[in-house]
Amino acid sequence: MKSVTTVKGRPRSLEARQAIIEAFTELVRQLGYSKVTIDGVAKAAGVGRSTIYRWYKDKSEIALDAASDYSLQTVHMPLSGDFESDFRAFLQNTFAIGNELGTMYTVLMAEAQANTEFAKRVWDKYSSIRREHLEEILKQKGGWPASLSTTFMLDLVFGGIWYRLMSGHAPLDDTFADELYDSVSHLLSK
Amino acid sequence: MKSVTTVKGRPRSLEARQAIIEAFTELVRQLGYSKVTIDGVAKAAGVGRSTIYRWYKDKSEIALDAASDYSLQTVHMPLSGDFESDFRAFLQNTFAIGNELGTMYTVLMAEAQANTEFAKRVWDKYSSIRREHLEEILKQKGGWPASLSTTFMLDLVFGGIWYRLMSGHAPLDDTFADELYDSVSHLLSK
DNA sequence: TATAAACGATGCAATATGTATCGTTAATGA
DNA sequence: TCATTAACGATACATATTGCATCGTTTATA
Repeated sequence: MKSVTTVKGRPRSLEARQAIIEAFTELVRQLGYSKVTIDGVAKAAGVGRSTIYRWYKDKSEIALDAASDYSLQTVHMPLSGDFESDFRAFLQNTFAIGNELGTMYTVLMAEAQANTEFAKRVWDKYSSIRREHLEEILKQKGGWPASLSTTFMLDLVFGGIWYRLMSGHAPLDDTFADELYDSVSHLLSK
Repeated sequence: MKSVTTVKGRPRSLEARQAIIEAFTELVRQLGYSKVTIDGVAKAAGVGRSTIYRWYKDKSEIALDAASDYSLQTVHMPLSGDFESDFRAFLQNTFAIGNELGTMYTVLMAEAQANTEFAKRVWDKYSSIRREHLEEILKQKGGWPASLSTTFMLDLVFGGIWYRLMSGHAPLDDTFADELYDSVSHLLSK
């Protein structure tokens, strides 16, 4: 049962929240995460610095909030039921977000390394959601070999994407999507 | 021809460099990268803060220096010539380093995201060296399908390892090594 | 023994963080 | 309608960190 507790006092400004998230992602894109300051975000978003501190403990919290917002877009796409087209659509969408906002996601991982509590929140609010979505897609292809664990399979796909995103030595492009599709198909029909 | 230019003046203290690298990695392990300060490293290493600034532009430079130092250990292991044993030895060694110093490597990736010049140095001094080593091992297994690019194959293996390292949702253990070995073998004999 | 550069230390301006406080604004509810 | 409550933008402040400059000292080479 969801309790809709009405609270007294001025409600949180959703416009301000949105402005913060958008200004933040834009600054990260332009300057890189380490050069983004809270004050810079406040000025760019046109809000008070205190408003940011009221809702976010620090920069990484903004990144997490922004990341989960953006990533939910993909997850809400309906599935066709066909393994190949759904998998390819997933890759295309993931590549698009990654190419645009890769820095932000990498930072979540880096921050999570040192902070167990934060790592759990990243997992719950971001990683696990995307994994469940991909799992649903992969399961549409029947004939999984018993020896192949779902966890491992997901790690391989997300890992490959992440690695390219982070290292930047090769692009997230159509060729890579083809290679992923071929390999996954081959492994799933061992 | 390598010119051994002898320089006047007091030579760099290799003891200080080693102390800095060791203090840095220890602090990263304890506090996480974002909470490590130059002053903290200097105090822990027992050197002057100016000595650190003399050799390193900022924290990420220390991380890169430390990472390439540690990673070279693996690469210097001689190969037996047998694909399976060499691949498994590579995994075991990589897992050991990753489990101990994962945070530091993740930070290199995060930092490289925003800085193209730094990204290139990370690639040259660290990533490419490890990739060449794994490539040599994988090539020992004959019968590569023509459709399978070396780049992609390396991305899949390193990606899987990185992803587990960063997300921390599953360990770098013997089971994972078995899964990687089985999958790689299967893909390489398509 | 003169020269040169690294060493540890210390000082300093500039910048960022995180907290506190202020008057103002926008909601609820009696 | 009007008291209550909490978010809002702003501003001030103590604290911490950075990166640079300077100092006398130490350890090399020529």
